[in-house]
Amino acid sequence: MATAKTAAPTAPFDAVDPRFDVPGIEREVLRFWNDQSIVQKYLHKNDDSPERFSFLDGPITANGRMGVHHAWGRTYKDVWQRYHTMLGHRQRYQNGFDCQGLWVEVLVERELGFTSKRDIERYGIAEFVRKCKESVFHFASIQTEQSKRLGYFMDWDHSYYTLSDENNYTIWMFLKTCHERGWLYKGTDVMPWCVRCGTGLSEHEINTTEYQELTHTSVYVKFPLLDREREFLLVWTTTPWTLAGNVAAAVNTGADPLTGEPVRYVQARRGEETFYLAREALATVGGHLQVERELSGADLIGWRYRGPFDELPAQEGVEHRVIPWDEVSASEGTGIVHIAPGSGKEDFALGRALGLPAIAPLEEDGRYRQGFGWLTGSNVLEVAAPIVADLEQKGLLFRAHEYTHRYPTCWRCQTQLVFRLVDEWFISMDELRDRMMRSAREIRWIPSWGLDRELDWLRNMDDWMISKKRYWGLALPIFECSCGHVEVLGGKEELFKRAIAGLEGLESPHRPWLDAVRIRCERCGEPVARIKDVGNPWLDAGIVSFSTLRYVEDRDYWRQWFPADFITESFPGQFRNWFYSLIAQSAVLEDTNPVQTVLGYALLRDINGREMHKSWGNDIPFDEAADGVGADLMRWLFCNHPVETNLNFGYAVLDEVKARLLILWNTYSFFVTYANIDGFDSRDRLPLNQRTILDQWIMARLHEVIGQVRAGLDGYEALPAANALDAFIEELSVWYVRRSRRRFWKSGQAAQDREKQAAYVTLYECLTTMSLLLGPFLPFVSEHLYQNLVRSGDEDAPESVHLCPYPESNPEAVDRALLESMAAARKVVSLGRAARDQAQIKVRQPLAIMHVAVPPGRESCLQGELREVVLEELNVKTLQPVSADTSFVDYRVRPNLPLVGRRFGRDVPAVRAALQTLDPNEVAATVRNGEAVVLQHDGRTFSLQPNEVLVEAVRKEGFTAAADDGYLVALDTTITPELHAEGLARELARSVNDLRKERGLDLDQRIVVSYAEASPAFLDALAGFGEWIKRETLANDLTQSGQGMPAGQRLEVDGEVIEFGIKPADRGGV
RNA sequence: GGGUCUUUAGCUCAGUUGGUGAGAGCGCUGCCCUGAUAAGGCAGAGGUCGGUGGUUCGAGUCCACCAAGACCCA
Repeated sequence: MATAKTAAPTAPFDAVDPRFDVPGIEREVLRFWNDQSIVQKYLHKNDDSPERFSFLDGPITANGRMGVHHAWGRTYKDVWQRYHTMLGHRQRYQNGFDCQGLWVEVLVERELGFTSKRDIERYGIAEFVRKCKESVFHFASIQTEQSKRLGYFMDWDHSYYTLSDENNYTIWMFLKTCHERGWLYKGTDVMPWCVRCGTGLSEHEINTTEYQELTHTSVYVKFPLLDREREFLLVWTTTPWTLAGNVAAAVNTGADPLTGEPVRYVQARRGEETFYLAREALATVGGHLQVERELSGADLIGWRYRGPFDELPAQEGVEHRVIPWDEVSASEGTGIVHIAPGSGKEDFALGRALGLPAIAPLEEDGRYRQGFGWLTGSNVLEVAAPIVADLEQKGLLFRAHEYTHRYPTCWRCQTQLVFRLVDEWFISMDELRDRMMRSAREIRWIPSWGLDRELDWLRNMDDWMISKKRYWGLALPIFECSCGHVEVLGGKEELFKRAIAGLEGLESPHRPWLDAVRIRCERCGEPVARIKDVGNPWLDAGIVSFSTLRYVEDRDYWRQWFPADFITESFPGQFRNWFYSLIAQSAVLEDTNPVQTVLGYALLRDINGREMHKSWGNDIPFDEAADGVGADLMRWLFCNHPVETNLNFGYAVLDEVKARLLILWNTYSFFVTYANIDGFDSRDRLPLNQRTILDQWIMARLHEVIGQVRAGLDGYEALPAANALDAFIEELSVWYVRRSRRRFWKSGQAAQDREKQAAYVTLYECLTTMSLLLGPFLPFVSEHLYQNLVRSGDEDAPESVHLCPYPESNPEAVDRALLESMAAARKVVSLGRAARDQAQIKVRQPLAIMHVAVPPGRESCLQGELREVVLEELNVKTLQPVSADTSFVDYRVRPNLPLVGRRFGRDVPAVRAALQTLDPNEVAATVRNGEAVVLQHDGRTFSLQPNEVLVEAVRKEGFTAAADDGYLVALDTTITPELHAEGLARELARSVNDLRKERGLDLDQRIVVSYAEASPAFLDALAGFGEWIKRETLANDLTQSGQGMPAGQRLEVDGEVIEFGIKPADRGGV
């Protein structure tokens, strides 16, 4: 116990709050960073460094508050940037905000109470666009503050915004390049369309999560055959609204694509009417049809029929025929498919191939256009019932029924999508696909299967639809003249050069201002306006590896930072979004990969694995988590989680995280407590070879850990790095400090006691190094540790842990032999504890002797200082290494299969059987002597080398022993009266110290212990170990009670009783 | 229907180039230790390693097929 308060100077370190209030620490650290401009100093620390690390931030959508799932990715972003800062690498630290697109429009529309595009037009596009900008800046500023709260160090004053002129004009350049290469084209296609938003959705936007279970009225419809009285084709559709655009009916003339079986058709009769349909469909169609004959699909080809809406003007001149299509399946519907090329994607492709007309029934807002008779003006989503009634009335309805299926909906407003014939702009994938796949292969994907996912997407990707009939977004710089000539402007300069009107009042390169611009057609000289469409928002995000790196205005700068070393985003979704657009744009502009390494992580879920939704009440807002439990705990959780596994996030999990870090905190608290009592000077040093074996061991571990952490981070793997740190935290506490404690308690000044000095110096080095190692992971807690441990005593040290260099591992300090010996010693200790448990003898009861066997080559763990460590931990007086043939041990032998298997192959069973027949103790002796073991089996002879036989000590029955892995510990359980007395002395000391703690006495408060009744055994203990007890309890005196001396505490051990009491000594002096 | 991934203890997950009795954390039970510790240690309960077949002397691990689930595509 430390006694030397008299010698202690003022306490060098601030006392540690044992509660480990993480949010409290974080608030303090944030204040410190702010007051001392630490972030600014961090951002410019490596300005002159020749080495650089190029991180590229995937822009966060600025349309709401940051959630805990954002914190996951931002933690990784911060970890690697901080790490590289500590490595001395120059960086850009640029955060990005994604600003343009429908999600912002929808937000503003909701805010203004709008329900359609007409509302926006009435309100004014300019004002609407200004509102969108406002909204983006609003949320960007909130997200910035939240990110700071996470401890994310970025150059927040220089974040990029995808709405910037720079970003938009760089995309122009990209589009112009596409145009020059002939990859940009206007196409007519049938696309998924949201009638509420009044715009098409690109392939990238149709996400299965937006598929919903919807119920639609589906109909079996009769198509009357021409020239065949009362005969009908029977078709089925779940979208009756498309019937008005019907131009053909398709049958399969070959094998069913689903079953592989040939599709057979039947002619079937009901009453006066005859129907044609697939044989397989008879059961599902119902209606008591009598089959009259079978026929093949080919028999039906070319038959003409009357369409269900032939009376409409739009149908005029259309000749309806039966056509072949190998995608027709008989297992759904009737095996005859209604084809409306203006209302279905596949229909359109088929129609184009066969030269069928495409009748487009819908306006942008989902109303039927002119030419559709009574339907004209009706909303497509509301016509199912009237159409059924109309068919019924025309005698064309066979049957209608409700049908539930998964159906796509708009990802923003949940309105169900329809398929609509549109003119949109596309980037052709024909020549780009290969380039992109090549580029994807150049990238290191973590996890590695990311590449397969990206390649799969690229293989199947259709041409990229980049236009959108909306307001807030990239103004596509496409000028299409009525003469048919198309020009694409490549940037601001070109815009100003070519514009002949409309530049005045250009607020930003957006609608509506650019809509007013006119250029002169190169071909016919007429003024030309821009097409009205805006761009796909992924163009905005994908260009950032050029736009933010000044590709246009400073190519040298761009070359320095491109390709980025590292990006990290959530995997699901980004394969077709950011990763896709990033790769696409760099494939077009430079035919190369935009990044070197992509780290992907999975999804964040609630504690039960469900998605988090505010409306489900299982949502944990970032601010709540940060202020409630602390950002560092979240960060540590993210770093300790495998990236490819979904993370079930919740307070219970964060409590576990805190429990792990609490071990570090307690170690720190322990250190500070005693360092303050002893007046430890942080400038003290002591060469490693003058320290104890425990010190040398933990230093070896420390350097091993530094190596592991660096290797993990260098490979963009946080988990192994965090695991190494976590393991060290635990070993430092439960083994190093536990076994070193008495050195910290020793009286006398540290400087005069080398062992004590060694303990302080070593623990100090471990804790300060940990503060640096943890810096990237736990920016707050590490800063707190650093400030109190390092800065408090060293004015010359860097001002913040985040301005320090990262620790370097000294390979020579990693003493492998020592690490192994200590592991062996700990194994022996573990078995010793198990043996004590088995014998029901507490550790406090000293024992005289233990017998220990260890595997060959591990004997060093029982020698020298390690032997003392083991004995002290197990409270045993002596240790007897067990040699061969001892009465405590039996041996078990078995073949060392990796070696034996390789050499003997199919003879392994024979070798094994032969080995079983020998006396294991004799085999063990043979092996120990380094001789070969000769085996006989079925008249064959095998010879095993010593290393091909594994020898294990096992306990013999009847001894208190525990064995495992070739280690064995046997205890001599004889307790002599002397040992008993010593045990009782320990019990008493422990009890007194409990009482000290209960009374809240200072750790260095001296006391007087008094005792009353005591059974004889306790009196023996007092007589034999009185001085020892006084030392252990910091007692000046140990007397019988009476004369105001307290008693009253009763201690009973195995029937022995003592009553005692304590009180503080009058003065601190000895 | 296709692609990628997952399936190991009540829960969350490790299991390295195939090597014999299958692990950790959390939770549960008992005991121990604890003068920093809301910590820690020892032991116990709890598993047909999704299923079937194959390769092999030997399969949680490799192969094939099947099943369930996740994400993506059609």
